[in-house]
Amino acid sequence: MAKTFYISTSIPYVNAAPHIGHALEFVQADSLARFARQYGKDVFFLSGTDDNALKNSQAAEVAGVPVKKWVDNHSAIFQKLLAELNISNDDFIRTSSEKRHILGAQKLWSSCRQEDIYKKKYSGLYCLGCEEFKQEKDLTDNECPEHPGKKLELVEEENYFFKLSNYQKQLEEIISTDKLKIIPESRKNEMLSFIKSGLDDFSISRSRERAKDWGVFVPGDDDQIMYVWFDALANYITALDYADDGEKFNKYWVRGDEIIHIIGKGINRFHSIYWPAMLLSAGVTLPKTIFIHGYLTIGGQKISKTLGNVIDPFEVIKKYGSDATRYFLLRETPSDGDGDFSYAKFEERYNADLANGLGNFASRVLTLGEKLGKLAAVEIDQKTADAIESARKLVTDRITDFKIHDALAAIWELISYGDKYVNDHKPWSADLAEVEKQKIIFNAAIILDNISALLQSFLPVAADKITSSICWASDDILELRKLEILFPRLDSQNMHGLH
RNA sequence: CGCGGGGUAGAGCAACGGUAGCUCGUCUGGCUCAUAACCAGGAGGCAGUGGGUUCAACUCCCACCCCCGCAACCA
Repeated sequence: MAKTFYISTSIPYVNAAPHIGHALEFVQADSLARFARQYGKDVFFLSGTDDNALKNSQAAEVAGVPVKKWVDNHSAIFQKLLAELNISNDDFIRTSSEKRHILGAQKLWSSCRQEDIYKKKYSGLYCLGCEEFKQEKDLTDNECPEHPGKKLELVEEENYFFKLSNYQKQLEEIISTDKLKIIPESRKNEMLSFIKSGLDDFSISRSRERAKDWGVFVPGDDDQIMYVWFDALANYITALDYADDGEKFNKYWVRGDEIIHIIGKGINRFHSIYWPAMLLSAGVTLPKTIFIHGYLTIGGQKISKTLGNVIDPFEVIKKYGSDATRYFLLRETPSDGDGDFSYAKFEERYNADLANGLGNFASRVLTLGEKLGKLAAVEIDQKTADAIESARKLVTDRITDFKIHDALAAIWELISYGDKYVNDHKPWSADLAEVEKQKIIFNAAIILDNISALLQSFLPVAADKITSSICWASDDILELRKLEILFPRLDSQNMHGLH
């Protein structure tokens, strides 16, 4: 039986439209999922939206739109982005309005050990304007900076708490022994030192009033709504029909061979500490791997609505295409670190790697091939065979290590080898016999075919086009067909202008 | 205060106790099949600063300086 491979993106909250940073995570997860499929694994790839976050209701209110309508609209935009980026997710879960999720989240809650969930009175200064509790340090002159003049109220509320402290030792053991792999290492160390500094219990509910009736009810207590993280994290199993102990849940999670969450660095703590603790308490299998990617800056600056430097991924896709967008995000950003987006860098990469590199190589090989007509299969040069083999191995190794950017670099080395091969052998030369030319082009075609196969997980559209223009007319006759320009070179006319 | 990351050719990055490499850009030559693409070669770095250890440091140690995160919008 094929090994199972479960991978999830985080579920973003939908208080606003997605920006380019969301696209990064989707594309990374997608290439890992596609790669696993290509290697015959039984893949389940999940994405979704966190509809229940308080920020959603706040945003809806500011816009004067009912929450449900707001989250419906915005969740749809995220789904549209997935489609435009060619993300191959098998399912998409929404934490509101989906029975499987609501029942599942409640089941998870109820399954937690009784002694891990307790009620505690909490009192704090509540800002009616922000509708949230404020810490002393957040205040200026005892007033909320956002709502000066509005009096803060001392609110006392009873909430449920999760006894995280019960799991301190266990979590430390699981993480330090890599039973739960946290990648990269620096993120693992971060979590270990966080654990060592002592784990505080955390609130897992809020009053219905404060949550404005939006969210998942705490089972058996209609006055309380689950803290959004309890609810949101549960999506990873509720989507698999955890509520019904469904087949998918058993196959991909309980008996799953690989279970990966891919997330941004800002939510590592929730995934590496809270989530495993909740699962331990509920007696549910843990995920195996948490992969943490970095953040994107825009021209060296943090993404910020205030600065107005948010990049709309739809615009990028529209201008350069989905493959180019995927390529830039995957190649320019070290997959386990931060990256930077700018149109200047984007276009530089585009021209150098996609137009001049991949596109041009495909074009020259296919054009030469079409002119020659049928190509008889011949033995591949040893050097060429080695180059292909080495590229394959490098790509596999690097993907296994979550080094997506390095995997792509290995593919481009093969492209470069191909260019050199063609240059060195000069298949256009008049001195060469037809048979010789055919041999050379056949070798080049095999290189191209392998490049295309390796690109499948990363640039699916281009890879399909290349593959479909390399055809076996019979077992030992290859025919190449010229291809439209894959990535038109950008010149000053159609460059982005302002860099 | 503190914590974490970082300061290496024009830009982005890498490696290593003992000739400092890669990609992009740039210059020159070659080629002309290909998207003015491709191939080859060159120029370009006193390695943030100051000390120390060592036969030898960019690489180890110490001090200092600077940048970026760790408060908000924000993955």
